[in-house]
Amino acid sequence: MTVTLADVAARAQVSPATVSRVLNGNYPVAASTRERVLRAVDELDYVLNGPASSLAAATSDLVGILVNDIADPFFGIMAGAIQSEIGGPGGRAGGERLGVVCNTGGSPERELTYLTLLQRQRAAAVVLTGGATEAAPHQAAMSAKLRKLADAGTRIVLCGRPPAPETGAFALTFDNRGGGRELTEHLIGLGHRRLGYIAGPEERTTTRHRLEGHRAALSAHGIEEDPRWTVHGRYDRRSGYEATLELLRRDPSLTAVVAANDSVALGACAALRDSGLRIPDDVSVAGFDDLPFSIDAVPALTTVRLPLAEAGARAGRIAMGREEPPPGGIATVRGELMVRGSSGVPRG
Amino acid sequence: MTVTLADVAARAQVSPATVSRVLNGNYPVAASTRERVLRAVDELDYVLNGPASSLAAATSDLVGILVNDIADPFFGIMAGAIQSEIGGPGGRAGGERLGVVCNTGGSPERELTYLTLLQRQRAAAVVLTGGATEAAPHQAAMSAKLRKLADAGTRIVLCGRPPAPETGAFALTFDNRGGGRELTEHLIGLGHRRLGYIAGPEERTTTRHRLEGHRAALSAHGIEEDPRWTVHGRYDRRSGYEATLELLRRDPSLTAVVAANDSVALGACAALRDSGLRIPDDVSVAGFDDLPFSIDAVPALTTVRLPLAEAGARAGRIAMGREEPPPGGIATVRGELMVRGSSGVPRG
DNA sequence: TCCTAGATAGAAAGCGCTTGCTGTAACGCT
DNA sequence: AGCGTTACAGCAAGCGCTTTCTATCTAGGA
Repeated sequence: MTVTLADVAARAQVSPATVSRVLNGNYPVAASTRERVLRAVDELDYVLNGPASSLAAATSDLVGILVNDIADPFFGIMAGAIQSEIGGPGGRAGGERLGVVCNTGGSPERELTYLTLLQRQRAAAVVLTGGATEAAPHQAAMSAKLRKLADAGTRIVLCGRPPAPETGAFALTFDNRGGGRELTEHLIGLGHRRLGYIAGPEERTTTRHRLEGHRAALSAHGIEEDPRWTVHGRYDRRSGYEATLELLRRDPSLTAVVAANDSVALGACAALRDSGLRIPDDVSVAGFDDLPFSIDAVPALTTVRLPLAEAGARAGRIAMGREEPPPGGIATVRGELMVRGSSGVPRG
Repeated sequence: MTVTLADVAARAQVSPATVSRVLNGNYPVAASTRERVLRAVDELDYVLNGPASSLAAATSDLVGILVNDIADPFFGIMAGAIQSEIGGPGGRAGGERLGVVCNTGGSPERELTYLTLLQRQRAAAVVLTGGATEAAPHQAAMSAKLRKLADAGTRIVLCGRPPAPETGAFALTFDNRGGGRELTEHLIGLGHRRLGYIAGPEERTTTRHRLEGHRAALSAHGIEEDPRWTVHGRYDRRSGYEATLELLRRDPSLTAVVAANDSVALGACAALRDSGLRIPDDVSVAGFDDLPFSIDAVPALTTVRLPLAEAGARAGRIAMGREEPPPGGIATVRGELMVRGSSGVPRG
């Protein structure tokens, strides 16, 4: 039924070994023979059996990309950039690799399970994007799993995620702390003294780092933070909306709201508007990431731009071994403060 | 070095066959034996060799999801919904399948290459999302490829894409034409008579169908379309911005701009604002898809809501054989007109 | 002209798993 | 007590490819 290597060999009047060598191009084959084989491949419409090939060669051409939320452009942009470097179809890369993105939905268990599945497939490389979960048991499990993958020859790259010591993983880490600090300092510089903060889910590195940056800025300027000023939520618009209403309820005198990311900031803007407050006249708003839609908010969002595409591309290249890993295996990627219309001097 | 089935068998004092059966759970194994095997698996930290398993069983647990642009939430939302039904980790599904999304970037060649790669891997199913390219050669190539995949036992589902006759593919098609028509009729009903249209890339089914719906509405109301009123572009914000400026240049008397999708509409809004025009007082704007950010535009975007998540979930279930395919293999998914602030009665 | 090295091609041994078929023991029935 | 079942477990034959080792042939070199 299905065409096999042997069929091609028969048709080309050569041995299966020769066909394999032509297809893999890692062994000298006479030009005339090669051509004959290629013609047979074409005529029979032969498609290599991936599993058989992977089994025999003990390697596969699968590269996994793990993301927390595929519906979020934050991850979509990174994943797209990574995948384009993985090569896959049309990529710049040589070997045709299958770059596949796996959606963990932010669940630690799914993250682990996907890793196992990729381990099963003997993936050539794995890129993990975005923040990690900080719960100790999960971190330990992840470390063990990553180490095992690395031992099996899978190259591991972390993109926008803190380093995982002793796992053999390369890391391109976003400077979330620095970005958060810069953002809040900008607001403080404008004169704000009462700033609400809508954080992401707890136990996430991204959440913690951005919040730490925010607090560092506050304390550096002698502003004592009121515990009521921080609310945790998910990384989505809805959460931003609700959290903002909560902040307003807790302390109506806030003059600025800093959001965990741009989607949350959008929700915050909506909540403020629905509460009859003007942006930035009554309350300034700031986001994080600078996703494409952020500039279309009205007023445009003040935020921290993260070079998602660049970082993703670099991570992809490192995963493919086409770029030197950073010295020490770790590199920090900085964000850039984008001051736009949503932040202004506080009223009064 | 690596642990194999045989190692587990030895440790559990059973034959490899038994271990395999315990792991696959498709053959009676005594409870005590099963437990012993499972313990051995655990102690040795055994991970199944995917390729070997796929080769022997002549099937794999890979399910491919093809998207045109992974950075676009339109696809991200569908992909996420599909993947969650594919099961994979944490999904409701039983068998652990690896749902992987492949980013074609809208390139026909990449689409084909990904399909070949998935064919190589003997994918269990493939879901293709979003509009298709209409160039005849490519369509023929796609048909042939899909048919071949289907023949090899891969289940094919099209989600948000027109049916592919005689390929054995199931289709969940979006009623882009109907949605486009309804949207434009809404604007006409408000009194608009001069409507600009920003279409997507040419040779795309989605582009053509939405545009046809728009034109059907116009002619149904006796409005003769001026060729200057249509501009083609990409499905992104930037394109919407530029196209809007172009439309304004061609005919400043337009009172409404209909965009190919919400991102384009956002760009259109920005262009209008930058041109000193108010929305909807001077010009009404309408989008398509109703992505999450659309409600946050100011004013909120009038658009056609497509049930992306629902359609994706259903496509995923069909791909997994957990839901009956629609009768005739084809189902049409309708959109819902969402009237919001960006559309109003024309000035004067 | 004979010998050796270089260049290709083939034979065959797996890679690690699945599964049809073959035992074998325990069970229920008459 | 004897026999047909039923319930498990094992054997062994591949699945389709890669790769090491060996064989063959041709081109130089002495």
